[in-house]
Amino acid sequence: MNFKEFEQCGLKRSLDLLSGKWKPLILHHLFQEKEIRFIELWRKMPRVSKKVLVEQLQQMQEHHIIERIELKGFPPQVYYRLHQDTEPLGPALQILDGWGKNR
Amino acid sequence: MNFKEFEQCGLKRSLDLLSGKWKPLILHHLFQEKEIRFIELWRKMPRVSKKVLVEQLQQMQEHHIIERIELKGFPPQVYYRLHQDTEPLGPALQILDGWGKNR
DNA sequence: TAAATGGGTTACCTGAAAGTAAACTTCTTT
DNA sequence: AAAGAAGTTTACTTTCAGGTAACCCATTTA
Repeated sequence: MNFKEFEQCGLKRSLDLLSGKWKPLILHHLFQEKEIRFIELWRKMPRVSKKVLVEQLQQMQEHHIIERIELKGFPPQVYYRLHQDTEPLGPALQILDGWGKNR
Repeated sequence: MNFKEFEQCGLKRSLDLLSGKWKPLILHHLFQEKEIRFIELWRKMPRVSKKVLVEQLQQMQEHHIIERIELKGFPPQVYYRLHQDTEPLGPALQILDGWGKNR
């Protein structure tokens, strides 16, 4: 295998995009709740700083894994939801979730 | 979500175990070839040092993702193959591989 | 008027993962 | 006896994801 093939390995790419300290949990919540407010999400993960949570969310947006919806008004309201492209992952993530519980 | 729930998230656990700089590629090869010799695997990933490859393989053994088979004789022959527990991941990893190719 | 709110920034720090380079061991081949 | 092969190991360095703590902004409410 050469470097090109390395770069093209879809599995590598997927796992890179989905892993990270908090991304699996974010996914977990978004698959459950469809749409969630920033502050709610933050409260569900008490051990993350806002900064880190924001970073993870921004990266996931860039990679089209989630969408950010900002509503006018006060106090600010920002919702996050899964990007449409991420839906096909549902079955895969469910298998992984089950598998991960037994170790 | 409390910390306990965080620790119990199967998806998080799975992704932790499967990701890493070289693990997805190792999986990729083992799903293709069933059984592969250390040196062969190493040659297919020219940009890893042996040390790092050994480390990744050892971790994957500890986590029962792969098995190590050592044959008597000289030169040493060590084969790696998927652990039986890993087989149910096949479909999930295939979905991820496909998904990852489009980004 | 000052405190609280939601959704972030800014600046700086740290530890663990991964990298490099070399050596080790045991046997075979030349 | 010298060199090479397979599979590690050892010692040291580098990188960067994630961590902490404090601050910003515009409004509302007490």
